[in-house]
Amino acid sequence: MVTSMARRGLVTVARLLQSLPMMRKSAAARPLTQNDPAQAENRPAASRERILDAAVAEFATQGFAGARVDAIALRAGINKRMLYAYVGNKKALWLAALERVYEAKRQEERTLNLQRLAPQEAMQLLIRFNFRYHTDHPEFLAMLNDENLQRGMNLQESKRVAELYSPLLTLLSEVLARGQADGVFRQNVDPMQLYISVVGLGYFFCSNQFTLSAIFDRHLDSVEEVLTREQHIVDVLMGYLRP
Amino acid sequence: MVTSMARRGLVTVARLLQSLPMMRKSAAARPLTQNDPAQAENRPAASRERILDAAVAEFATQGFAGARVDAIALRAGINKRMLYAYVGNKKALWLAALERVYEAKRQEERTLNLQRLAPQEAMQLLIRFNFRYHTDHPEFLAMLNDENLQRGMNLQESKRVAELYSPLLTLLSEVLARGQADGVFRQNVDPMQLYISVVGLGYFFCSNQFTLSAIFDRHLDSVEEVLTREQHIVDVLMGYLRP
Amino acid sequence: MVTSMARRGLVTVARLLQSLPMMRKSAAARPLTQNDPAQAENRPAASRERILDAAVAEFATQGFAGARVDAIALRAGINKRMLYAYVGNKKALWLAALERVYEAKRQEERTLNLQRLAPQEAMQLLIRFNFRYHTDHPEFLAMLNDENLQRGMNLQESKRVAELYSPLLTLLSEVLARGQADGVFRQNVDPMQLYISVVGLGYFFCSNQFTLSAIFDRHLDSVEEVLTREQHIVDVLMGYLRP
Amino acid sequence: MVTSMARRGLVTVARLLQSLPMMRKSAAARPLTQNDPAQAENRPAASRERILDAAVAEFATQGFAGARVDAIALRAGINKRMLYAYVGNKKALWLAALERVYEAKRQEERTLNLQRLAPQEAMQLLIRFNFRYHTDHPEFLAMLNDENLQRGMNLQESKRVAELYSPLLTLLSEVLARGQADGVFRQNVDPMQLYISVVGLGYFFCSNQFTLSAIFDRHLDSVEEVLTREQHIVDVLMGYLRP
DNA sequence: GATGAATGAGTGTTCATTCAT
DNA sequence: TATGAATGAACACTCATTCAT
Repeated sequence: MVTSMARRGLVTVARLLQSLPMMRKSAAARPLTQNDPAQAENRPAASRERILDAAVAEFATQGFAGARVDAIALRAGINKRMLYAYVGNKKALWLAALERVYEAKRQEERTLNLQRLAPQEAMQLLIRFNFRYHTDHPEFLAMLNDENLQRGMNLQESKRVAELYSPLLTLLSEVLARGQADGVFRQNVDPMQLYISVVGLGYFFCSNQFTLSAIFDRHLDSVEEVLTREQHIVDVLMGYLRP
Repeated sequence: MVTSMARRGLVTVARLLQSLPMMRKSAAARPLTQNDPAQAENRPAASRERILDAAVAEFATQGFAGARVDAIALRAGINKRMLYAYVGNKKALWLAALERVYEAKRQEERTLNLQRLAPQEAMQLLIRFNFRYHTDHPEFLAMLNDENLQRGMNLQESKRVAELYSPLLTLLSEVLARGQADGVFRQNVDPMQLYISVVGLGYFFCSNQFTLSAIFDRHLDSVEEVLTREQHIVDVLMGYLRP
Repeated sequence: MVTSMARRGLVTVARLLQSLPMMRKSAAARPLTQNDPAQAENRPAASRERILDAAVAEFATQGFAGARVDAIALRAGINKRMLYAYVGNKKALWLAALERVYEAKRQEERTLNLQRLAPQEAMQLLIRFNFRYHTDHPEFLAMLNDENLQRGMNLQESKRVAELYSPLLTLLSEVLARGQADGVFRQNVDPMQLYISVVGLGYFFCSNQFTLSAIFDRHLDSVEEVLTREQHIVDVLMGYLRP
Repeated sequence: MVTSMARRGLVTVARLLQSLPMMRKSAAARPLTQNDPAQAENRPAASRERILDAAVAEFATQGFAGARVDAIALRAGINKRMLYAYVGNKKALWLAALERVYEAKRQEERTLNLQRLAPQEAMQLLIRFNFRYHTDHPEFLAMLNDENLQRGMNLQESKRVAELYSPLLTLLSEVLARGQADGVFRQNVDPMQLYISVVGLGYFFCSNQFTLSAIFDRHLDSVEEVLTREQHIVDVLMGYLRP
C-alpha cells in the first residue's frame, strides 16, 4: 500500500501516522546496520535478526508455499547453510517470522498511553491505531492470512503462543469499562466482539484492497480513500458504543 | 468451520441457513454427476466443471503456490493432459477458479428477494446473508486472500472482471435509499463504505478464526460463537444506520 | 573380481562356471534390449527393470549412503522423475534392489538338479555352486554387507521377506538326509550350521578379497587362488561330513 | 550383539571371554579419560585418541559414506576445526580409524600365549579367540566390510599396511607346524587357507547376523546360538586338521 | 478427445571443508 | 591451541508442463 501511494507521489500514510504521538517506526523497518561496530560482538544475534527480517519480507509477499528459502537467504545476505543452522527449516522459519510480526505489533501496542485520555478519546485512539497499523504493516495481514490458510497449525504448535496475546484486548476492555463507568459508553458490550470489529473493519479493507480495487475499479490505496475509511470506522464504532 | 461444528454434534450453520428462504446450496457444493447420461452430449463442459470444482477445492485449501496441478487432476478424476487442454496452465486455472467463486456468490445474491421486505428487514437480511455466506464458503475467503497476496494481478487481467461486480453493492444501495426515503436510515452514508463494513465485520472473524482461536484460546467455530457474532454484526450496523 | 581377472587376460571364473551344466547367466547380466520392439508394449515394466539393474549396480559399488540417485537414473538411461514415479524413494529403491539380488540367487538355486546325483556328488555341487555364485556376484555380497550395516532394517520391513528364504537350506537338508541314510555322511549335523559354513567359507574370501590381498600382499582374485580356495572349501566340508 | 544378549538377561559373551586368561578389554572399549591429569602434558595425543575412538564408532555404525564428520567431532567432544587440524580430512580419518581397529586386533593377538599349550589346545584357543573377537568387535567387521566396498583403496595407500599384518597367521603356522611334527595334525595344509577358514566361519555368522536372522526368522544373537556356532566351528576345523 | 510416460528446472536440505579471530 | 561462523557444491526429491500414441 505504502509503495503504491508513494508511486503516486503523495504523502504516505506512514508519514501521517508519525504525526500522531504514539507512532514509532517498527523494528522491522529499521535500517540494517550490517557492519555496526557496536554489534560486532554478537554477530550471531544480528544474523538471526537479518534472517527473520528477510523471512518476514519474503513470506509476506509470497506466502509460505510460494516463499523460497534461497530468496530469504539472499535477502538476508547470508549463506543458506547458516540460515538452517540458525533456524532449522522452512517451517521453523515461518513460525519465527510469525511470532516476530505478532511481537512487533505487541510492542507498538505497549507504547500506547491511554490512561491519560478520556474514554472516548482513548477509544478513538485505539481504533485509529489499529487501522493505521494495518495500512502500514501489510506483512502482518499477509502472514496472518497465510497462517489461517494453514489452519493455524504453526501457531498452535508455538510454545510462545501465550506471549502473543494482544494487549489490545486488555486495553480495549479497560477503556470500555472506564467509559461505561463514566456513562459515556453503553452497557452490555462484549469486549472480544468489539475487538474483532475494531480489527475487522480495517482488516478487510487493507487485506483485500487489490480485489476490491479491481472489482470496484477504484484506487483504495489512495490517501483520500484510506482517510475516508478510517473516519468511517470511527463513526461506526463510536456510534455503536454510544449509550 | 462447518466440519468442526458437525463434529461437535450440533446443527451446522449450513442447516441453519437453509431455514432462511433465500438460502440454496451453492454450485460448488452440488454433488458431481460424473456419469449423468443427460450430460453425455456435452461431456467436455461437464469435464470443465469437474476441473473447476477440483481447482477451487485445491486452491482454497492450499493457496496458489501450495496447490498441485496433479492433485487437481486427481480430484477431478481427469487426465492431467486434458486439464491443460481445457484450461491452459496453472495460472489460467487459478483465474477460472477465482471467477467461479465470485460467480457462485453472485448467483446466490441474485436469489435474494428484497423488494418485498421493509428496508430494515431487507438490510438485516443482507447482513445476515453475507455473514452466513462467509461461514459456509471458506473457499471464497481463502481464494480472495490468496489473490490479494498476489496483489490482485490475476483479477486485473481477467476479461470478465466487470461481470464479477457484486450485485450486493447495488442491492445495498437500493435498500439504503429506500430506508433513507422512509426516514428509518440516517442520511450521508457512503454505500461502498457500508458494503465494506458489512463484509469486513464477518470476513475477519471467519477468515482468521484459526489464529483468533489460538491466540484467545476459544473455539470460535462453535455454533454459539458464530451466532453471537452474527447478532453483534447486525447490532453494530443497524445501530450505525439508525437516524 | 571378474573385472580384475579379465584385466589380467585370464579366463574368467564366470566362464569356468558355465562349463558346469547348472550354471546360467543371471538375469542381471542379461544385456538390456532398450529398443526391443517385442517389449514395446510393456515399456513401463522394462523401465522398472532398467532402474533396478542400475540400482543394484550403483548400490553394490557405493553402498546405500554412497549411492547417488542421479547416478542410478543416469545408468538406467531414465529421467530421475520417472525413477521416483516407479519406485518411490531411495530407501524403497534399496529394498527393491535387495529383493532383486536375493531373488536372482534363488532363481539360480532352483535350476540345481540334485536328485539325480549321489549324495556326495550333490553336496559337492552345492558347495561349489555357492562359492562360484559369490565369486561371480560381488553385488550380492556387497548389498548384503551394507544391509547388515543398516542392521537389516530394510529387510525386516520387506513384505516379501518370506519369499526370499533360500531354497539352498532345504536342498542342503535333503542331500544331507540322503547321505546320512546312505551312511556316507555323519549323524548329528545341524543343517543351518552346515549352511552357514558352506556360505561363510567362501563369503569372507570373496567379500574381503581386497583387504586380504592388501594385508597378505597376494592377488586373491587370480584364477589360481580362486580355484585353490574352492577346493579347500570342498575338502574342509566334505571332511567334516565324513562319518 | 552383546547388547541384545544383555537385554535378554544372560551372561554376555564378553564376560565369558574374560574368563579366558588371554582376554582383555580392547583399546576401543577403554573408558575415555578426558581429564586425566596424568595426560595433561600431552593433551594433543589424548585428543587424537578421542577423535579416533569417535571415528571408529561412527564409521562402524554408518559406513564411510554414511558417517558424518560433525557427528565424529561431537562424539569426540572436540571442535570440528581441530579434527581437521589433527587428522586432515574424512578420508584420512577413515584410514586412521581402519588402522586403529587392525592394530587393536593385533594387540589382542599378541597377548595370546600359545607356546605353553599343546598343539591341539593351542589351535582350539586360536579358533575360539578369533570367533569371540568377531562377536565382541562388530566395529572390526563393519569397517573391513566398508573398506572392501571401497575395494581396499585406502588400505593400499596406507604406509603402515605392513604393520597391520596379522600375527595370527604366524601363530597359526607355528601351531600347525608343531602339531604336524607331533603327528596330531594332517600334512599338506596351506596356512593361509586355514587362516581364511578360521576367520570366515565366524565372520559371515557375525557380520550377517541381521539378514540371517531375518531370513531364517531366528535370533542368531542369542547366547545359545553364539555358543553353538563356536562349537560347530571348532568341530569343523579340528576335524579338518585330524590326520 | 483422451492417456501414460517423460522431462528440466527447480526446492528444501545437508555435507565436508575453511575462514577469522 | 582452540573455536564459532561461514561457504559452495551436492543431495534427495518435486513441480508444472509436454511428448507420443
